[in-house]
Amino acid sequence: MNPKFYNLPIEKQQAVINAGFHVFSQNSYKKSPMSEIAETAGISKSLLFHYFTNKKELYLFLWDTSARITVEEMEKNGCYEQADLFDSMEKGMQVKLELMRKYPDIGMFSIRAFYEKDPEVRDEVHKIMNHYLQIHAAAKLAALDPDDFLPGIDLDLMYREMYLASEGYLWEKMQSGNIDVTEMEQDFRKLIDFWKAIYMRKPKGADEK
Amino acid sequence: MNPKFYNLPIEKQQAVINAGFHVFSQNSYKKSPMSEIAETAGISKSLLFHYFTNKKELYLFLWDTSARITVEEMEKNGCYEQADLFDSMEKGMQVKLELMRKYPDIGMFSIRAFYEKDPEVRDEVHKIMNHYLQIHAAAKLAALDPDDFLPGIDLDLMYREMYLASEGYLWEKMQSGNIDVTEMEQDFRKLIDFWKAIYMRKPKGADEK
DNA sequence: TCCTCTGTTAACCGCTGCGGTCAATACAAA
DNA sequence: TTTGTATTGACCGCAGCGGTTAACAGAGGA
Repeated sequence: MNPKFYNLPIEKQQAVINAGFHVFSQNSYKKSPMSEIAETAGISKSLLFHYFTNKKELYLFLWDTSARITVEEMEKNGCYEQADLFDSMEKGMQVKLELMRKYPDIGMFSIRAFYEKDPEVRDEVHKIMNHYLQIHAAAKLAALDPDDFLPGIDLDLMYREMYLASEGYLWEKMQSGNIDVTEMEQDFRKLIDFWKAIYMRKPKGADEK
Repeated sequence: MNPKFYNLPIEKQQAVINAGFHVFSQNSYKKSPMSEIAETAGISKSLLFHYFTNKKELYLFLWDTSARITVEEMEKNGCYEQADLFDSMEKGMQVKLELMRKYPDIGMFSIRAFYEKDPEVRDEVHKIMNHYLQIHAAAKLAALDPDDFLPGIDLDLMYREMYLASEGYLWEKMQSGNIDVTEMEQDFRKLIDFWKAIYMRKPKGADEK
């Protein structure tokens, strides 16, 4: 890619990146036109080709960028260091949502890229992913103390169920298109509180109305 | 559409329908080629155009079919008559899953059609949907007895959380592509049991290990 | 004033793939 | 052999694709 891309004002860079995220998140790789990305970003197609030699390069640049940004932001906010499960989930979700304020389609783009099957990019997508993944192979969920939770509860199922609900929520929001991060934050906070109240071991004789 | 379509052997009809569900569930309306649908169904493009005069007609036929089939199947299995919430959820999900055994992409197709923005089909999609929707405006969730559940639990949130988890699960499975309905049924049964064990009012002095 | 350098674009090119048509098949029944 | 029907390959005009290129706009220096 052309390093002059970084000389652009940051807003313009982000406009291009977001345009890429958006178009590639709506269509498969093959059916995502460069012209549409350029138009969405507010620049000409020629200029887009001036910064990225071809479509494949732009795509892989975006994929790398999304992964890099996510890991960076997670580290910066100490998401990999939380002891409490709910804190960890909340922190992680907060970071993701905060990210989506700057890059509304980064989540959906990542998911589609992860499952992209086009042979032109498939292999390299996985190569890049593994590069970022090996940094944080999280076996940390195994280190939960069952005494903190409802007696007899299946911790694996509990975690999976929370994960699924989060995914379902995100997915539902993304489908509708109008993303309000603040509202999502509130919704998610409510969900976490709900889980906390239900799943955690009750202190003896606590509040029951 | 050409009524001779119904003279086809049922497997062939279903092949066409499933091919349509599949292609339209992967791409937007505009970017779903008729040729790909024909090829997936194992017939020639010409024949497809022989049964459906144009793309729009095929699309709306599929949309109507998916809605009709779903409502029919729900009614046939008494999904709209369950008293217990969990039974109702389980029954409904079972029907959906059973449907997906016959029409693997019907779920994803419905979702995409619901959010389709192309002006060529948008209005009529909503018209058809409302036609089927008004039959079953479900206000029945309001009729829950709080005494059946954990004291103080927020029933709305509980229901929403279960709904989200189901959506998230379906969405996750659909992304990966390889759909095993039997496995999904087991997974979902587990989730329901999990919810039941957690959310329902405990009988006094019941099993705690 | 002219030149140069950089960022930017409109116009273009060859090609693919689209929605849709149609004349020609294969083939069963009469 | 004829007739009617299910089915297709080849075709058409066109839109839109990835990518190229020659030209333009404008700021700065001589």
